[in-house]
Amino acid sequence: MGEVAQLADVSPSTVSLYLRHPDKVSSQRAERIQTAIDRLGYLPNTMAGGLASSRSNVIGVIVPTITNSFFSATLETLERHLRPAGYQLLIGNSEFDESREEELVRSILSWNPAGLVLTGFVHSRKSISLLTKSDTPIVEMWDFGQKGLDMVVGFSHRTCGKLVAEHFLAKGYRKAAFLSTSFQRDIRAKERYQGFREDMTNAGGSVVLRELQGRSNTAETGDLVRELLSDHADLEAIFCANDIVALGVLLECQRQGWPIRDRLAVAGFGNQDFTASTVPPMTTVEPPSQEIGQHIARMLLARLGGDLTEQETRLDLGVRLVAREST
Amino acid sequence: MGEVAQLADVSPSTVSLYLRHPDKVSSQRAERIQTAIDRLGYLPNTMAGGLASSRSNVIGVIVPTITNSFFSATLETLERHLRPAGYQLLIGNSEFDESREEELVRSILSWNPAGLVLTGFVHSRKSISLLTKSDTPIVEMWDFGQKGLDMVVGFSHRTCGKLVAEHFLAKGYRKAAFLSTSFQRDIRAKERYQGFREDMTNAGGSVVLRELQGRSNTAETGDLVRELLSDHADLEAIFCANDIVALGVLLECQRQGWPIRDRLAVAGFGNQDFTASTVPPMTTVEPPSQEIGQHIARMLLARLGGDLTEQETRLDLGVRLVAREST
DNA sequence: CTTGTATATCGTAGCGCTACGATTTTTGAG
DNA sequence: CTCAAAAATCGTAGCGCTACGATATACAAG
Repeated sequence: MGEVAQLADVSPSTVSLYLRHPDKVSSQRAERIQTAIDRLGYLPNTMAGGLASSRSNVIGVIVPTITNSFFSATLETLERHLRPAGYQLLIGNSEFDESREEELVRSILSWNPAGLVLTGFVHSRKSISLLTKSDTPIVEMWDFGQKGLDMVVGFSHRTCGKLVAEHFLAKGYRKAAFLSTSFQRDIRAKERYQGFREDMTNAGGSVVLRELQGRSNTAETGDLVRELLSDHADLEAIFCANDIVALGVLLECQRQGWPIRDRLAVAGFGNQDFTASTVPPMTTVEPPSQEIGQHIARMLLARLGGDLTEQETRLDLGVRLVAREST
Repeated sequence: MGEVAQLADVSPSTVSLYLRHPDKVSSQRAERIQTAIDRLGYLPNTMAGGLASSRSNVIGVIVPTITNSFFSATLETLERHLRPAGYQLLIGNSEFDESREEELVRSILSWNPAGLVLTGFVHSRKSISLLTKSDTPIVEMWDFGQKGLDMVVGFSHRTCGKLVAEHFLAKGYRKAAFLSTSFQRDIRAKERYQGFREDMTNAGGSVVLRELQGRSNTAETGDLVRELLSDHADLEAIFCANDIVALGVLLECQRQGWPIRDRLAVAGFGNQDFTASTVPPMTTVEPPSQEIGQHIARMLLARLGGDLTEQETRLDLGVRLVAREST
């Protein structure tokens, strides 16, 4: 920065001022400074700036995994809205592990971030204490229904399960199964199961649960479907933890020659692009992946801008049932 | 840090020393310092540290989009290998736009990163000049065959295209099509097309090209397949730019009652999980998504550790054809 | 009990920038 | 042309930490 100042024949303060508040510098010098910056290829040192101003343009986000279209869509939207406002996302993968999350919380907090976005409500004791001690704005996303640490943006997975139960019941399905990725990995799938099960059993139906070993896997799904149908020959419908698992069910039925809907109805979760094109088109639930990112950005920006009119801190975005021909 | 020093009754220097080189501090004081840190919930300020030591633990990564299982797998692997070494990933989405990439390069370079990972060889003039001016180690990934700016880790998409051509020809397919997402979005798909086309035509075959409007979309894929088959009734096989598009083709064929392989053979790219379970199981190409991340981490770490034995800067990881029953 | 050497601790300067008050220049009314 | 107020510019003091040389302490050998 010193070099730029020298070349533009102004003081370093003026260069800093120009960078921070360009309109506070006379147009004549502004031009000289910009020329010098371009000539020298000068890039301000973000760390020095952050240290001096003791606030940073970093916003941390912790997701269980980015290899998951749900979270990556949210992440992408978040970035799209936050970067233009000058913020930089710091993304961490907790890999569904509380202690890794804690490590990430430490690591991100040590950047003195302007905000921190977490996935879900489950955090280690220590994480919570670190989080509450710091006065960083916190957002918990992709769930709804608990108190939360600060702001909450998501939807209720229980309600989502109930929505599908309602749909199944309306279609006349009583004997159902929930086919899920491991609950340990995805606690939110468990919440959907609970809501689903509650309403199905309350209406006199039944729900069998099957969990995959790990992440979505269509081959393992096929095995589980065959096993399920041989154990419960009267099964009428399966609600899957996500669209990939539901695709696995559809494909297994095709392989076995079981007609979808007549022999077995299938619903997914995610409303991924391909669900509209399966044979038959798949019934699924659309989570507000992008909206979550959008609203988090809005709320965070309002909070950081000191906008006091924005008092809202908890947002339930809900889900939408996309009824197609597989149920 | 001052507080910690006071509570532990040592000087701030010793606290810093303990944090940086714990073994250089007597065990007695080490313990006192750790206790003080825990009691106060102290987190070192990364920016101050980075500024003072004038090196940072940041490694920037620019990908076109993280909503893509290829890049997100690489990203996840990269993080898994780099975080334990104390590095923090700074991820940016260029959204397939050269000028956005340039913005990201600026923004990341201003963090004075320890390394920068870019996707592909195509960068704006200005980006290249910024990149060469800085002495940050650079890695260009997910492609191979050009000189590159510094290190290169990926594979040749041309060769990949040739590999599929060879497979098609061996199976007796001569009249082929390449069904792609927009080349503007994915220049690497274009390279695969070129390699594929070259070897198909050299062997007396033909290749028709069709591009989707934007990102993979199974519905649009279906339309394109019907159009393709009505324009070219003698078409024998389609090589798709990715597995989702290939799934779209498979599903359209199912819908139309066209037997896969007898009427039309299909190959994808990605070897995503579900490809093994489609009906019939899909032939596809497996790119080294994880290996790319792994080797970048290794090479970067070697470079940053000043390991001079590690002289390798260009790595072709190749691809693997996964021949299944759709071809 | 020296003395030399290794080990542990500390003080100070400075990383590159911003905030803020001090100083200088510009502007426009009288 | 004068002078006060406004606008533009500048100087200085840190932000929280690390590096490094200076100092203090421990330890072993003579």
